[in-house]
Amino acid sequence: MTDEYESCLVSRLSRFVTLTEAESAFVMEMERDEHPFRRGRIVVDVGDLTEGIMVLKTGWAVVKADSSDGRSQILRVYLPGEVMGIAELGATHANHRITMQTDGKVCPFPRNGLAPLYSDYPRLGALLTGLSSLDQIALRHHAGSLGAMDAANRLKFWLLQLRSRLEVANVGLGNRFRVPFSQVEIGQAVGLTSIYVNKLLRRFVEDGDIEIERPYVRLLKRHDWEKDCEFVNAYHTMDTSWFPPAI
Amino acid sequence: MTDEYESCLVSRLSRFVTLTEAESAFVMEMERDEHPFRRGRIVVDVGDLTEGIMVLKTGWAVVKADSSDGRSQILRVYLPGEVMGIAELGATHANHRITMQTDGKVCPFPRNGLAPLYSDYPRLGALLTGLSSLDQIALRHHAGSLGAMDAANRLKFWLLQLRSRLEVANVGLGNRFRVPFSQVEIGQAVGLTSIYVNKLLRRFVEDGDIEIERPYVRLLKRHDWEKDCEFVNAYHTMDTSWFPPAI
DNA sequence: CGTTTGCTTGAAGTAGGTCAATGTGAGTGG
DNA sequence: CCACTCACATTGACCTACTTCAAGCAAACG
Repeated sequence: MTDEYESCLVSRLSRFVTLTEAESAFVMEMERDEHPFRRGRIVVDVGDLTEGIMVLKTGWAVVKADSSDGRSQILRVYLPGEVMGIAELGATHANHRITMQTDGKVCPFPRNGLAPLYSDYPRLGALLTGLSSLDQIALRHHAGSLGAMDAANRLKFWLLQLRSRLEVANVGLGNRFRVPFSQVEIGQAVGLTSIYVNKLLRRFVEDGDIEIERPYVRLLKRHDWEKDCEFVNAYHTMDTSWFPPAI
Repeated sequence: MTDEYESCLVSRLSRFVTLTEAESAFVMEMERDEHPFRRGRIVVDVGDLTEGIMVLKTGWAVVKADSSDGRSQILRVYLPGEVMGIAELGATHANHRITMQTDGKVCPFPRNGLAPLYSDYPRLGALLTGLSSLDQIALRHHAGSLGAMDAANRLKFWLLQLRSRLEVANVGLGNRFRVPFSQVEIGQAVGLTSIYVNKLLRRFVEDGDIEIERPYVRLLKRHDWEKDCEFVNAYHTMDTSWFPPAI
């Protein structure tokens, strides 16, 4: 993560387009100070009114759905640098809960900044739609893995996709990365019991597919895995050719 | 569907905000003629360059993912009146395939209309982001059902959610509606084999939960079902309070 | 140092898949 | 009009991938 920008959102958006002076200035002016959150803290709760979007400056967060029988599920993982809360914009109140998975810092871009953003900086508006669209594609892949793969491939796919997304922020990331999730939580993300997650992980280790030094994982047979689950890396680029010109 | 608008997209967007003269005129000018498609026709293929967004004027369409072993999966169902192709905007080429599930008509809003849309009619841009955000919420619910429910509830949930979404377009829709899918296809949507889908459906019929007169289904115990799968209707409203003013 | 939280492992049960066969209505060509 | 096909629904017998239950351990944490 470069430090040349003061603003998290500017930094995030600059991955996709080169912001103009005016655009940067606007975003920086609207964006509020970063705000530290502890592991486990609820960032957006079910029923909350959406307060705008947020950039996760550091740390990891997750979107959870909890059902009345106490089970909870992880629907989405946010990595450092990603924009949270876009999915919540359209809903009158949040359907899901966003929780910090690790300690981290969040930079809010308030709700009342959105109107001028669309009005005065149309390209930024298009960028938000683009981000939402990428989110959607990722979610489709996730749903696809849940619906069509067996347990082993689901787990492989989930790890591969985490790695790929981490690589976007962290260019040159190898095959070793941090997975700050317990086996219970991994199970909640891939739709398995923690017990079976454990058995699969141990099998992967035995087969020499991965190495585990908690909380780090190294994928030793990444390319085999990518074939196993027909993994396509859909997380690195955005088509910006339909954007309006910058202001 | 009212016929007071000539434009599909105007009609769709008017569900959420009252368009101004200028907005309507712009959309109507950009939108190309409706285009008939036969059942089974591919509307967007994997690898296609996104050509803009489309309104499904009549008929049903689906988003499919097919894996190399010949299996295919249904990730999303588009109902008459819905906007297709928003998820594809951010990708440089389509990851999934959009196919007509029935005969129908599609109104394309070309790619080159998007830039002026964002530049000159910022509220419409926000509306697109809003639509994308609603799509995302629906998809999260779907992924949630795949990851956390057993087969019976997954099937129930899928039917409930179809009904709710049909009701948005078709106010006052009762508990009986058309489901233009074979049991194989239902299986592809809910992540089950057609055989098990059949067994579940027959059991539902036996238990007096539903009536089937192909291709129509009537939900006789809708409210029980909604409790069973903690169904929340997240498909009817959009929060538009963060939108910029209209032009 | 006791308690909690998470990992590990085994044994037993079951939801849902696979395989296989039969039935049925809607075309379609003669 | 019948015969043939084809796509789809139905049903049963069997199988297995995953869950549930249960118990023991290790590390972190007050």
